[in-house]
Amino acid sequence: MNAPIKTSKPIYRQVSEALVKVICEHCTLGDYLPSENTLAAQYKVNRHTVRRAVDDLISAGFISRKQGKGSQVINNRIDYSLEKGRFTSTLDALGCQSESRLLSAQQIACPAKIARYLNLDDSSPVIKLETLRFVEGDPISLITHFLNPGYTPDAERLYTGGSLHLFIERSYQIELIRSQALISAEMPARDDAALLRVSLDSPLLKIESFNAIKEDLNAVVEISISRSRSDRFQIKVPTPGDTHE
Amino acid sequence: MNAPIKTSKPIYRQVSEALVKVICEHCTLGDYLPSENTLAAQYKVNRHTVRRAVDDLISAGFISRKQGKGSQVINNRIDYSLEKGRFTSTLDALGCQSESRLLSAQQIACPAKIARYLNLDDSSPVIKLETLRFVEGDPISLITHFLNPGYTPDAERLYTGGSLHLFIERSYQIELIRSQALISAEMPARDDAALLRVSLDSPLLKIESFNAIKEDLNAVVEISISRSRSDRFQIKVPTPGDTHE
DNA sequence: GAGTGGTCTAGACCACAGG
DNA sequence: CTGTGGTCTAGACCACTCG
Repeated sequence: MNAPIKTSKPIYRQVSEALVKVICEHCTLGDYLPSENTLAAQYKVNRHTVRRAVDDLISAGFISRKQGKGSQVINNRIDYSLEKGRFTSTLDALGCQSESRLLSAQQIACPAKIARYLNLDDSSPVIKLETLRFVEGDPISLITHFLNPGYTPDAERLYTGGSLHLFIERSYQIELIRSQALISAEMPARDDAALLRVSLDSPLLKIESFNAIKEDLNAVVEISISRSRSDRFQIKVPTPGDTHE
Repeated sequence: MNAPIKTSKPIYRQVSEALVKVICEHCTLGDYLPSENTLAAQYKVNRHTVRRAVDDLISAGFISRKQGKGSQVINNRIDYSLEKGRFTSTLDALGCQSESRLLSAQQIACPAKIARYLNLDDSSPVIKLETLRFVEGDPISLITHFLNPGYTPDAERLYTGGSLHLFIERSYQIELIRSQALISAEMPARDDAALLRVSLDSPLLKIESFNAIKEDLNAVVEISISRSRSDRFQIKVPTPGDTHE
């Protein structure tokens, strides 16, 4: 059960892929697509199917659709837009140089909540890694990683420390990007408090990151759940348009 | 058989809002929604209209939908998204209205920490506003705003509620953009806990936003310090390229 | 098998942009 | 006005999950 399964693609997907090709090769920014009726006739499908395809292009950031006007190409460079979303580890993004210690690595039955996002069945095996990150000798973040073993078999044995995403890239030729992150706050569990050397009264910042294959954002390979000391750690959100390259 | 609606909102929106209400009030994580056919019958709309509503809940992160199983509630918190320099609520995206109540408005001597960022002298006058934001009738965020009176004279008298940034834009012809935000976690003060109706053991998510003139990011006009209930509020960092309008 | 979501078609009408 | 996208309905069939 480790190979991604493919049946025949839905029509709307074939249409959206055809449109991407057209956009990349024949469109410049600001061009309008043919109307939905035209496209429907052209591809010999229903207008709703065309709309469904364009929906995807919109959520991918290629197209802007305006009632009464048309659908406009606002981005025609796939590689560029995907590269912008390339994965940067949370702490790296925060500019922390940190040391990381592997606490545990095992294969367990997948918790239901995780299974949903990794597209696994409840209780099917999943790889769970626990790492602790230090900054200047102090424990700052406790991170639980869940890996889909279909993509990263044996990772619980092969990974020994260092950048997990670098390890995945090198060992499995999978390039990950963050598809989404959620930030919240919660109180520490007793064990976590001990590891992070904080009191039970001190809240933690929690970041859940969903990391997917660059080429297919729906293929979530890894989920990381980090809990970080709020007394030593905060998240900085730069001005939009800031570049860190 | 069709009853064309003159209502301002599309039906699928009305349905999605109804569902949000149900989810927030009656669902715990992992619950399943009624089937699409059931919902269609219940709301007396077509199944496709229900699907369109659920599509929105999925893209807002509330729901996970699985073929053959059903639609499961995976999040019953309100996500705030870091997009385009603003914090946008998932509920805004769904068209739900959130209400904001002005608690106090006064001019005070500027605290040193604030003065630095607003380019003011210590103890020179600064406008301080306290607002409480409600979603679905529940208090979610408590926000303290500090305004540089050089840019927004008399704001403590003129502002009476609603969107502060809209007020500033209209009254002073100043368009604000977030130049930076810092996210952390902390325990509530006693008064804040009471206003937010949470216990003293429940951590808050704190966001400090520095809002500057669009054309001159060094001209910080407003600093807002929000404390939000972590049981109902989380921050969503979207995939680069996501657009939800 | 029954029930769920996933896709596709067909046709209708509404709301908006622009000549 | 025409043409565009936006919404809604109706019915069909497929693919998946579970008992």
